[in-house]
Amino acid sequence: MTDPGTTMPANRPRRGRPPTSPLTPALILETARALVEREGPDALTLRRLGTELGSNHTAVLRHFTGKDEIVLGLAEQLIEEALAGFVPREDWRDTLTALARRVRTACLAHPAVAVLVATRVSRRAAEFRGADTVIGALRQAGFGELDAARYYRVLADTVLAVSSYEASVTVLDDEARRGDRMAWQREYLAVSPVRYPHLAAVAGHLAAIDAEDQFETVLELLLDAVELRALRAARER
Amino acid sequence: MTDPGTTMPANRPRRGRPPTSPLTPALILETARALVEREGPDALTLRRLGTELGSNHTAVLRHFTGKDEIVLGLAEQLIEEALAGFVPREDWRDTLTALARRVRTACLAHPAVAVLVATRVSRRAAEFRGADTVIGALRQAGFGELDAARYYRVLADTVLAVSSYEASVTVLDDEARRGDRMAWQREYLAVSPVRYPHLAAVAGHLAAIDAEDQFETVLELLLDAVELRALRAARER
DNA sequence: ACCTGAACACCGTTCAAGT
DNA sequence: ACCTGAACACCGTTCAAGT
Repeated sequence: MTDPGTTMPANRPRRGRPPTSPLTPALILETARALVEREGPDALTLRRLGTELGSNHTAVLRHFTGKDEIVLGLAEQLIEEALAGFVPREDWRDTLTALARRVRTACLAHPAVAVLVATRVSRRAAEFRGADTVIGALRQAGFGELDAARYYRVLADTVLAVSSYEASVTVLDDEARRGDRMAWQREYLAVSPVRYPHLAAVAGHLAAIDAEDQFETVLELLLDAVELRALRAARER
Repeated sequence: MTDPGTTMPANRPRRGRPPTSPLTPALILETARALVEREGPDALTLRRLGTELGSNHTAVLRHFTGKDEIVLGLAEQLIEEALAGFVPREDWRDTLTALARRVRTACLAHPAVAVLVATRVSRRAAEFRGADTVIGALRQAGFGELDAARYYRVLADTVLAVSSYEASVTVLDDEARRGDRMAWQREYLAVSPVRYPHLAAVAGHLAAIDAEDQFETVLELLLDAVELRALRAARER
């Protein structure tokens, strides 16, 4: 991408320019994200990041206390993108479905970032706005405070876990594409029908399963069951 | 710890003994697992492993092609432990519940191993026997081949994802216990009631949620919905 | 056959020195 | 105030040399 050329002619972050290096947290995060997306999670290195920014590899430590904080910044960026401009639907179930799809979409749009961040995210990055929306939807469904809290954590954790799990599989397929994925498909197809009769019987279907379909199924199962409990909870009051 | 001094005086793997170093894949894996459990995922280093085994840090490369293969070995060890001695129950739902609990228990018994392995696991480590059991249970429930394959992948992936997610939180809490977890609990309690009314209303309940309870809820929700579909599928045939 | 030791090309972080 | 450059204590992997 070329420099868009803003009205002020100064402030161009060309490679290897010490004179006026702008080096802001936002620029660092953006560069880090681009690097990770281009070359995978392992490419995020203070030294690589330094050359990418055209500065000394220790310069970023003036804006972040360490590499960990950069990863945390990427996590917030990801959640931010997932929630940007979201407005709750009328129906509570539509709200939860749309929100879950947004989380998955963001994770799959930047799978390497998602993998990097998955183990580091802790819940604070899940952001108050998302939590408030989910809990609001659950109370709208008819749950009391305690149940709303419980099912919020169940749904949020499961959607985050499943999304980053899927992202990690995507990254694996990308970087070690010597066929880890193809390997298990072939192995499953060649499985012994006498030792594993059930597996052998359905092996042909296994490879054909669509990832998006699978996510939708998880979501439907969870929300079907939650809806059932909501109706029961409403009836009991 | 001092040497216990077994009955057979030979064959004692004391620290730093080159003479007769047994150095088998099994010993390497066992040492690696102990190291990771003792000092966390980042402690698994060929050099650390070498000193732990009392040998040169490149010696293990005679038994594993690289560090990656060691991690894969740990993954298989973990799944192996989860499935060891398992026999299906009479009721298909009991079978699936017991199996899911075993996976979670194994992940929480060795959370650092689970984290290390989570992103590397690919599906081949999920083992044929576990797959066969799950698919068998689903067919017993009344599903056809295609649905049994679908729900197997949905359930297996979700349980694995949620279990390793929980393990990663455990490890985070352990190693960065400067209070990442406590931090978000305090932040949630201090949240603005006008901007996030729903969140503020239930914040008190959030911290009290039990992790085991949460896993059980995920499992119940999924299996409730699956059971419903099984009944529907059986009726249509 | 298996292991060692040196070497190579990397890491994150600290810190005195520059401007 | 912000950045540089050297230094420190680490990495995984390769490869000739030993036994």
